[in-house]
Amino acid sequence: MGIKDRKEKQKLDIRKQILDASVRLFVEEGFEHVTIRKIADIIEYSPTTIYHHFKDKNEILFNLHELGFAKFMEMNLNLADIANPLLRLHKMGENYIEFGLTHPEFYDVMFIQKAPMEALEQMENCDWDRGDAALNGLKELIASCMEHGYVKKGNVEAVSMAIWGMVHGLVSLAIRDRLGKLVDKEHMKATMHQSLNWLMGIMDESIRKG
Amino acid sequence: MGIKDRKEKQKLDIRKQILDASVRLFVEEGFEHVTIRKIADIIEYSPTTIYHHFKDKNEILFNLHELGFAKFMEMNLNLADIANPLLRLHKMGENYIEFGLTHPEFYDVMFIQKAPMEALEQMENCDWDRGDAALNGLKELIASCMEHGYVKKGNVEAVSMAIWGMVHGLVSLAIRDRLGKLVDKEHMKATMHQSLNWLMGIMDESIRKG
DNA sequence: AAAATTACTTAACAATGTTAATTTTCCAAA
DNA sequence: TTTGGAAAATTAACATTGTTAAGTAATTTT
Repeated sequence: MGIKDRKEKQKLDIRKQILDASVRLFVEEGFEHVTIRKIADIIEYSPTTIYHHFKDKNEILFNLHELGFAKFMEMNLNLADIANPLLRLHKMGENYIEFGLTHPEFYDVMFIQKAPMEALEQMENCDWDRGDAALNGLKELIASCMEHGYVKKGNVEAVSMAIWGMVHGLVSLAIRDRLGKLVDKEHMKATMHQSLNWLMGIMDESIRKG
Repeated sequence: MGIKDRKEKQKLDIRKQILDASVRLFVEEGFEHVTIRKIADIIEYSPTTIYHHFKDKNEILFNLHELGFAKFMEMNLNLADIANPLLRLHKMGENYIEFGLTHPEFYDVMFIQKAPMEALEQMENCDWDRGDAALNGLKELIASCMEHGYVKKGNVEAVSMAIWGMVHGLVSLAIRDRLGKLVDKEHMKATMHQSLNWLMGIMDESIRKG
């Protein structure tokens, strides 16, 4: 059945073309310019064709979200060198901030936009695997910090959420234009890192208390 | 000039009607159901009329954002009782979380949606007064904590942003459906408060260190 | 009463996501 | 080779959205 194989390949190829076009629009023109019709223009098919490969637009945006996570994991390769779990945690936070400010559009679709989560809800596996993996990585790291006496033992989940919350809060405030209006834009990034530094500092101090 | 007065009153009245209608749609049906045409239906004028009272839709959404801040300040009246600045800070954080989870639509338009900030950019006074006031309140409180030895002296701005970042991060992750998929929904709110507790705890411990 | 200003509406434009109905394409069997 | 049928792709529309130019109606001023 060589014909069927070829047909399947063609189908996968169109699917890939659609995703490639959506990424191109996303990167070059931004989230709101990723429209069905523009994608159709690029791949030189009618808009309806897209609906033969994807249930709806959310499914395409979900893919951009996945791509963002791949990019993010790439950025975190530099963590491998760092043995000390607390320093590792610190670097992870810095990477997070750096990623958010360097790729705000990707960050947006990964952690702010509703569309990808709506796509998730329609899928067979409703789990948010990417978020799950990321949060689990953070949890393990914090558990390791506690094991080795770098962080006071306690509720790993609450501590993880606290730290994730802080970096996400800073990045998302920046991305959605809430920070630039309040702090000097020149030093915004520096201040964000100082906020993280402060947290790491008091974590460290708190365990060496009397 | 009684006639001019009456006309101005009528004009203000329509303006008020538009805002009332937008609030009604916003509260009863949610952000995305606040459309020019639905507002026009409610006030029984043509859609175009709305543009004689507001530059564009963003300006209307900006008003919802302002209303949200009013609601938030109302919720913070319970802070007046608390003399101890650290306890006050803690309560403020709890209020913030509570507000975000109780009024997610308002929180969204206050701190996540881009529209209100786009409206701001078109205004004569481009300052984000509400955010400014809120952040300044936080800064003063933290400065007071430092003064009275409840928090280690340091960069007030960085510490303020860290704390705001954390609570905003938690709330915005919850609102945009990133938390419910990762932690037990039953205990989500409890965990958020535990995260805040943890931060307050290590802040306290860090100043009583050796 | 006529002129001029103000208030308001009609009708449209240019997008958007999505879908029903139709046509085209292509492979397999007669 | 012709024909039948399935698969792929398109056309054309629907129902929305925000926004605006042009025109009408009402009201105030002269």
